[in-house]
Amino acid sequence: MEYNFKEIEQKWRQFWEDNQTFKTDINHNKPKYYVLDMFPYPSGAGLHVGHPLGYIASDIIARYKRLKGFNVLHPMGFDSFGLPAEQYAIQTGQHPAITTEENINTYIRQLKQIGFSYDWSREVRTSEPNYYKWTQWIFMQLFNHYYDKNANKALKISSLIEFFAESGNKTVNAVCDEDTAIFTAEEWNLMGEEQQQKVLLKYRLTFPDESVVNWCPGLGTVLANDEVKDGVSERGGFPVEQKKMKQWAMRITAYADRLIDGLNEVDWSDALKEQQRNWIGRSTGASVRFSVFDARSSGQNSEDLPQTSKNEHRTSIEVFTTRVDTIYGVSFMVIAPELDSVPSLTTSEQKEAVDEYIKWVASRTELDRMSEVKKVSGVFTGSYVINPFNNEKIPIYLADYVLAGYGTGAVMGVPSGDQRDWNFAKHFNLPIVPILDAQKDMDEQADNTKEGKYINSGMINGLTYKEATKVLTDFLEEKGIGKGKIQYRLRNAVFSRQRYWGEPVPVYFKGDLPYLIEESELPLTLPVIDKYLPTETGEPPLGRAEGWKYQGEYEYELSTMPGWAGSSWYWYRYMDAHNENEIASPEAINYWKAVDLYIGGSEHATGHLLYSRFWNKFLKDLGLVPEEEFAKKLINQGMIQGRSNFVYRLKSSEGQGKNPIFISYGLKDKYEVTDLHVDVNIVSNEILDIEAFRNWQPDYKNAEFILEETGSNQGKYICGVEIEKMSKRWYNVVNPDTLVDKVGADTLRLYEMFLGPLEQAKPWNTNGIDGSFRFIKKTWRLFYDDLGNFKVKDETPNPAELKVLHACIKKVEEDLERYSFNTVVSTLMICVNELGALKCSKKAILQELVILMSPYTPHISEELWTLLGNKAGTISYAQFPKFNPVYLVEANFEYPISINGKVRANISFPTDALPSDIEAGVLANEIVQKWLEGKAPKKVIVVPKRIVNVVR
RNA sequence: GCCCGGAUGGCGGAAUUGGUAGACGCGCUGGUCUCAAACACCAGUGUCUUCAUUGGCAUGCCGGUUCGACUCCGGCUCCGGGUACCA
Repeated sequence: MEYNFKEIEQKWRQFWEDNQTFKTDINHNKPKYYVLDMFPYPSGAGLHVGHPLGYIASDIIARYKRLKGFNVLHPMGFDSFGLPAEQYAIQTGQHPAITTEENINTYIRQLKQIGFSYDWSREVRTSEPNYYKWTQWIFMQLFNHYYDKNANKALKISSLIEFFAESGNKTVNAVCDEDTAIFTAEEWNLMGEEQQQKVLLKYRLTFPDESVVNWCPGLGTVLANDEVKDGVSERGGFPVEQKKMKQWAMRITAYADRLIDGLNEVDWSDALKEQQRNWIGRSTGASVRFSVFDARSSGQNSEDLPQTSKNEHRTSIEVFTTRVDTIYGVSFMVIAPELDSVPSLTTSEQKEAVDEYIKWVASRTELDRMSEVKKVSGVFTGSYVINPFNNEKIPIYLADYVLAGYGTGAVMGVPSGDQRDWNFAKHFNLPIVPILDAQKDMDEQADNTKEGKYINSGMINGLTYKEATKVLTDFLEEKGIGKGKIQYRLRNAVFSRQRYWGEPVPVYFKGDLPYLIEESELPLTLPVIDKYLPTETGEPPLGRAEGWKYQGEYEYELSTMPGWAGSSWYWYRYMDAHNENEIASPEAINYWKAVDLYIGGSEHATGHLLYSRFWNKFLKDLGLVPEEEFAKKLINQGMIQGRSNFVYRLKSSEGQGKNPIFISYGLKDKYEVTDLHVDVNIVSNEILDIEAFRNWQPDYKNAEFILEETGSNQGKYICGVEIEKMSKRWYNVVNPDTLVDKVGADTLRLYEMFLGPLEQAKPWNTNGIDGSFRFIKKTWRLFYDDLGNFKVKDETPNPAELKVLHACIKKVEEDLERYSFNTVVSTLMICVNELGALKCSKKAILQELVILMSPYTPHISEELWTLLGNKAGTISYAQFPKFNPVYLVEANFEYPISINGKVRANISFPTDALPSDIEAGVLANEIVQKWLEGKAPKKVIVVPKRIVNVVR
């Protein structure tokens, strides 16, 4: 009987389906374990061979943990809102829901084929109203909460309202907009409803915010920072520009400290944690307020005054600096051209130049700006500020190297201590004042070191960096013109997208003010629209929905939520996927708690993984979830890159009607050739299947080939290789369906794990898959002889066989516990090879081998399990074999050798060479004496028997 | 520029705590089976030297610590990822 994977895999897929084998329920008698994959966006291309890599690993852990007696939650779902389905809708008019549904069906079929042990009854789809109802509900909670710094958590906005009514906001220590004014209880109570609501928006954790955002005209929507790569949109690669717009924002900055601190308690890779820390970018420094030089009071010509300054000119500019110690070196101030205060700081003489500069800055895209980083540009505003430490008059410039979005959008320029400031000063001929005695060559470049004593620095002359910083900060605080401050790079997250295919925001507007719809009216479902494009007046697509008004009267919010909304809490929905009254029942949440193992790509480091941590912390503040961090352990599987093959067409054979001639790789340099991609599926070990190639494309039907002339590949056509992204147009996409059809799902699973360490990025290469297939066939032969007779006997195993088995058990268990998936495959292969060599077909051995293999090769393992007479479909519950060390007799005993009281060496002997410890000690001594001859040690002591080093 | 990884045979990779470097697989070579091929099986396979034994050299480069270094330390080179006028 042949190993017939098609039949076997089909049979067990059906069995699992019929018996709902992987359905999981709460079970308080078992420890729980939650293994989660990052759910995919169901794209139209279906799964390629890279997708399942992480899923296979997580499935192995899920199956392993079940074998160890855990109650395992292992779900799968779909992040089904997103741009591609909507882009497709724009082109074809097909509703994105239909496209999405079709794609999901393909995904499910492919996933089931590979034999994942998901509990499909818990599947979630973020684009289903019964799911996004709860995404909207969480949004409403964010709107209804503010962040209290004293309690260090989110609290109800209603309690803030009560507090305002009683004591105003002066003593409130909460995260709010920088420009929030102080008011008393009396003033609060005198405010109208509208005024009060406006104030509250400054505190709410989600709020409409007028800010500089990444606007992508190509996609017609704003994007978050993590959705922009190198100045273009991550999806589609369209240019992105900076634009000031009113958008929903999430006050993620309120959680900045907790997001940094929480990283210490999770088992994630250092690289990823570091990436998040950098993204949050906590920097310690000080804020300093510079008062604007008032020309009137100093008796200057009033024509010089800023034009709009009559009533509302700014009296001071605040900057943030990490180097307050350099304050005496300030020779100019730079502010971002986008700031509101620019006009009020511009004098009439400079107005023309300033306007021109602002226009120029606005005309540049992110990409332009980034590529011209080195170029100095800027313009003088005509105004000055006063350095509070030495009362010097300092000119204010505009320059686009200062970002409106970071700090206050204003920077003090210290050319001696900062290279960019130095460049700027050189360009505009501003003074460069050395402030440390160690600074000499100010003509060449800035010196940002903190070594030496201060000079030219008033009150800090002669002090060191540490002393100076303290003196200055104290002075600032005493005078009330500044203070020590912690600044974050992290911005509040933009939460609107001007697109159709996303969660509607459950908000309507009365005039300018947003109000939440009633909770009982959730979900607010997507309305039907005629076209998936912005309206003629430039409103988002939802503006097309006819009669879509709250209570028939008020405008709904027309933008939708961003892609990360639905994915920021989905792991809770799996716990209780069909709950209609809550995100999930408290019972379920308190049982499953948090994700024990999360597997997915590192590309989500500063997006999904950060937002999810943020929402999780918020949900914890609400008392809805028990854990501060949602994923205890995270593994980033490496990306699978494409591996393209090339053929080389002779240039003279190109053109209409000519017979194409192809030159083999080894000879191509002798001819003029064109490199052409060839379908990797008709190339094996770089050898082209010529027949298949001729049939591949009609043009090649009569192709001729110049083959290798020498070496082991003589007479073959060899293709070239390059590593590229997996993409249809390079013909390098390897589809799991094809492989499952050729060698079966078990082989595919085994092979993907065998490729190398999970975390490592690697090109896909089907070359070695035969080895995995062979391993499975060898396993099969332990059960059947050449004639197809079942040969397993119920006999007592001998020590040699037990030794092979137990060595395998030990290694498999150790490696799985440290997530070393590839070495497990090697171990299993060794075990099968050795059992084959021993001609071992004993039931006691084989049934344990089958269990060891089952996480990797579920289908054939289930089949063999039944063949061994065990009940069908039951390799599940606490059956992982026990490691029995008795049979690991062949060990090395190690002898540490001391010379002059210090352990200098270890010598080890296999036990079978050692009749006794004493003899071993003597032997070791003799060897050491010989070995050390000439080195003349005073005394050599051998301490017998220490450690047992297990060898196979 | 800054931060984080990595570099081991022809190839993918192993070596878990400083202790036999190259497990396992691919490929290749030879053999068995076959009329022949494919499949399968068996053996060999870092490199130099040698008929062979043996021996020398080998984990990107230079140096250090150690009885002993792929592993630890210092200094480079190259590759990959992240991030960027972040004040």
